[in-house]
Formats: sequence, structure tokens, C-alpha cells
Amino acid sequence: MGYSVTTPIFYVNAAPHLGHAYSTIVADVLARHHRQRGDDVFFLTGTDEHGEPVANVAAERGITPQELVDENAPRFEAMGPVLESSNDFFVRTSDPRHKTAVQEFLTQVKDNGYVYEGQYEGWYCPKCADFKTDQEIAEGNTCPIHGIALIRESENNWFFKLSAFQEQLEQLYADRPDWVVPQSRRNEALAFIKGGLQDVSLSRNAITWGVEVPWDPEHVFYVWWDALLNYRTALKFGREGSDLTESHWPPTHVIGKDILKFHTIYWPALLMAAGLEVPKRVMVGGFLLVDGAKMSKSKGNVLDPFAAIEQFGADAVRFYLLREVAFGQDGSVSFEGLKLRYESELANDFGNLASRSLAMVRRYRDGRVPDAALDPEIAAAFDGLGDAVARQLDEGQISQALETIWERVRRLNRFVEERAPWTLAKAEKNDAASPEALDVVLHTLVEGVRALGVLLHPWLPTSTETLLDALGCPDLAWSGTTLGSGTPTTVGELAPLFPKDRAESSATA
RNA sequence: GCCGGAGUAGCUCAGUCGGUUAGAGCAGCGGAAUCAUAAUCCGCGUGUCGGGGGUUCAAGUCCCUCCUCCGGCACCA
Repeated sequence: MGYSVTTPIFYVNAAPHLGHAYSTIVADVLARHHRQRGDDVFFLTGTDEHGEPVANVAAERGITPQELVDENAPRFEAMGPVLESSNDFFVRTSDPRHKTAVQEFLTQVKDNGYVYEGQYEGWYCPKCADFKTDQEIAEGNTCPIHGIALIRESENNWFFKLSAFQEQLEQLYADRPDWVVPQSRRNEALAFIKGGLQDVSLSRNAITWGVEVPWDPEHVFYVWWDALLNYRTALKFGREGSDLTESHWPPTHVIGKDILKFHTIYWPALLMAAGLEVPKRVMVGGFLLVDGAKMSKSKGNVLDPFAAIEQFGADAVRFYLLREVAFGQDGSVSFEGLKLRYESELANDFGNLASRSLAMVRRYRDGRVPDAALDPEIAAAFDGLGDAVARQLDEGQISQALETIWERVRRLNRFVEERAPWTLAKAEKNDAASPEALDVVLHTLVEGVRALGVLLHPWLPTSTETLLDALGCPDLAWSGTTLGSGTPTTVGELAPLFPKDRAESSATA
């Protein structure tokens, strides 16, 4: 079954930062999870390269827009491997294949009767050669960049008939209440729709850095339409030798709350205008805050994801961001918080659970996992777990899914204390007990740790593979989340998955 | 201003259709144990469930009102 998941495509004007990394990690968790389920996954990310801001920066630097984006896009592409992102393709909107597909798509929308010519009126800066939005206008009706007075101007413009989709959009939200998650964002979008939709401009003729309107070459498409269409166009050429347009539509989108309107109103309307199915689901994330304020470079207190990864590893940073901040809400992150969760949860809870489990099998059974029954209490605690986690991920409850799994991490540590294998081992030595009791404990424990490795793989891709290799059970298939389905027979050496000395060295922040 | 959401232990939050002594994690204090990365486990909270009023046999959970905070209110990538 085809499954496609996307991040927003990143605007190449600035350098990659934590926010970009966050969206990528969330989408990667979904992508990896679906691969485990056996889906044919296409995970797409990329860069948005057109529009006025890029053209402006290029002009200031005396280079062409294309030169600028060719310089910046690779920095975003390079972020993927650092984060252990498993994206299948990296789309760039300046790619000629994308541009052609955008033109075809929007021509179809026009042929379907949803595009017309009209007048766009607004405040215009002659130096920027573009219109300013109300929020952009500086004191005294001046340009925020050039400080000169803005003039009221209008230009011929192609419009998209958004208003024609008022009812269909309302129907969509009524039929599929969880189309946009979390609920609060869905309500926000719906309220906007109910407020009455006006048509929106589809093109600009004041600027040239964009995709040319095929039926009116003086215009380029307004960058948002061009950008949104990447989700569709990349399916054509994103996988060498095959066209995924049919098999991988509709996609699941991961976005940030700042681009809600484009993805939950404009985008589905545009797809309706083309006669296509709307996205499967839009998962809306919040902002990561530093000291309670939105991150800003000027504050200099930003948690630098790349420095953090260098010290703690990608797994730890992925885990931390998704664990600390409830997906969908704003949340504060810090270097101290990362260190705390690394030590208490990754090293002490999970890493140490793996260490102690394997160590006991080696110590008491020479590294051979005894063939025995599963402890009924632990079997019950794991019953239905894979399905529960899968359901939570499908519903965008990324944080809850991780918590659901973590309850079992704690449960297994408690199990060790309850059964005290070391006591059973002593009793066995004194011929006071049969080996069966200890066999059951060790077998259950190792099997539980293996299942956790499969369950946690989307969040901790590298360390879970190390763990599963040590158990001789590298299979990541989601069916392996069922207790008793894997059953390691021997255990190998396992170095600490999350060594504490990594947390020792001082913070770079 | 209008619309929406939220205000629960020091911190971050769960609390399903209203129903037994309001929960978890973290931090703190005390203890047990020793398989393990000095890692784990157990015990310990007199919390005005934002204030006030109301409905009900019964309200964190419904209604009203006030206070505080956040988000949205159209073309910002």
C-alpha cells in the first residue's frame, strides 16, 4: 500500500534551524513507522525557492536568484542525514520538472473554470517592486525595507476562485472531523472558512522569479501555489523510474501552525478545483520555544540542533524534541532539558534496561535465551500495544504514542525488581528451585526488550538497530511488536546504548 | 472588539458518558536491593482542581459571570 508523508518545503532564504529539524523528525517518525507496517513509503521534503524575498536577497548580493538558491538548497538537503531522516527524495521548486508540472496543473484548474482575470489593489513599493501586506507596512505607510512611501496601485492579476469551494470545504470539515489535527487547529481553520471565503490572487506580474503563467507569460504564479504543488509534482519524478502520482495519493502532511491556512483551506480547494482527492490528513505542530519565547537568533540562546546532535547523537535529539513537546502545542526546549532526558530516560530507563537484561542472560545462562513461557503479567501489559501505538500515530498523537511505549519501559524495569532474577539464580544454585522460574523471567525480559526495540525504532533508529542486532533479531516489521513473535535465542555484547559520559562534557550553549 | 482554546501538586501535564480517599512523570525527602551505564524499585503530596454564583443525591467534569494567559480574525515562504 502506498503511503506518502511530507514536511513543509523550506524557504531557502535563511539557514536551517531547529524548527526545520523538528518538522523533519516528526515526518520521519511517521515514515519509518509506515515502512515497518509494510507500506510502500514515499517521504518527501525539499525547498521552496521562488518569490520576492529570494529575488531581493540575490539582487542585494549581485547574483541571480538561481545562483542564490543553488547555494542555499544544499544546506537544507544536508540536514537530512544529520537528523537520520529517511526521506526518499528532496524536491526543489526551481527544478524544471516541477515547473512544468505546476504549469500543467494550473492550466487544468483554469480549464475547469476556476481561474479568472481581475484587479489586485494594494500598497506597492517601487523599489521592492512588490505589494506589501497590511502587516508588513511600516510606520507612516512606508516600506519596511526601503523606508520610502508606499503608493496605492493596482495590477492585472489572475485569481483563483476560492469562494466557489466554501460549501465543499465546510462539508469536508463536517465529514472528516479529524482531517486536521489537533482539534484546536481544525477549529481555527473551520472558523476562517465559515467567516466567508474570498477569491485569492494566483499570479503576480511585478516580479519575475517564479513559475511563468503559461497562458500569460508576463505573470508568474504566486509563490504559494507553486510551493504547495510540490506535494503533487514530486510524485512524478521523485522515485527513479516510476510515477507515484496514482499509487501515493493522497499524502499526509506535517506542517507548522504558521502555515495552517495555506494547507487546510487553499490547498484542498485547489485540489478540488483540479478534481483530485484532498490530503489524507494535515498534522499541525506548534513552535519550539526557548525560555518561553519564540526562538530567535538574536537572543543567542537557541538550542542548536547540530551542536546537540554532535554531543548526544541524532537519536537523543529526535527523542528529546518529540518527548519534551506535546505535538501540536508550543513547548520549551533547552540544552539542560535535553541533558536531563538523555540521562534519566534514555540512559537510565531504556539503555540500562537493555544492558541489565542482556547482562543477566549472559551471566546466568551463558548468553543463551532460555526457551520458556512468557510471564502472564508482562504479556498482558504488551497485549495490543502495537495496534494502540499505530492508532495514535495515525491520529497525529505522536507524543502520546511515545508515552504509551515508555510506560512499558518502566513496566519492564519494575518487572526485574519484582522477580529479582539474582535471587532466583542463587536459589537455583543451592538446589532450592528449578531453573524454570528464572527461565521465564529472562525469556520474558529479553523478548520485551526486543519488542521495545521494534516499537521505538521510528524515534531511535540507530540505537534500536544496535540493540536488535545484539539480540540477533534485526527484523523491524511491526508484527514484531507482539510479545513472543521474535524470541531471540542468544544475546551478544552490547555497549551502553546511551553512554553517560556524553552528557558529562559541558554545554556548548 | 469579535470568535476559539486554556487556567489541576514546586515544574510539565493526564483526568473518558458528572459518581468511590483527584492521578502520572520530573524535582525533593526516606528506604530496599545489587543484574545493570552509582543505573533500578518502593514509600512520602493538608493540591482553595483561576475567583464567585448556580443546577444536581453527587461537579475538576454541566450552566452563568468575572479575572488571567494564548491563538485566530485573508493573500507573511
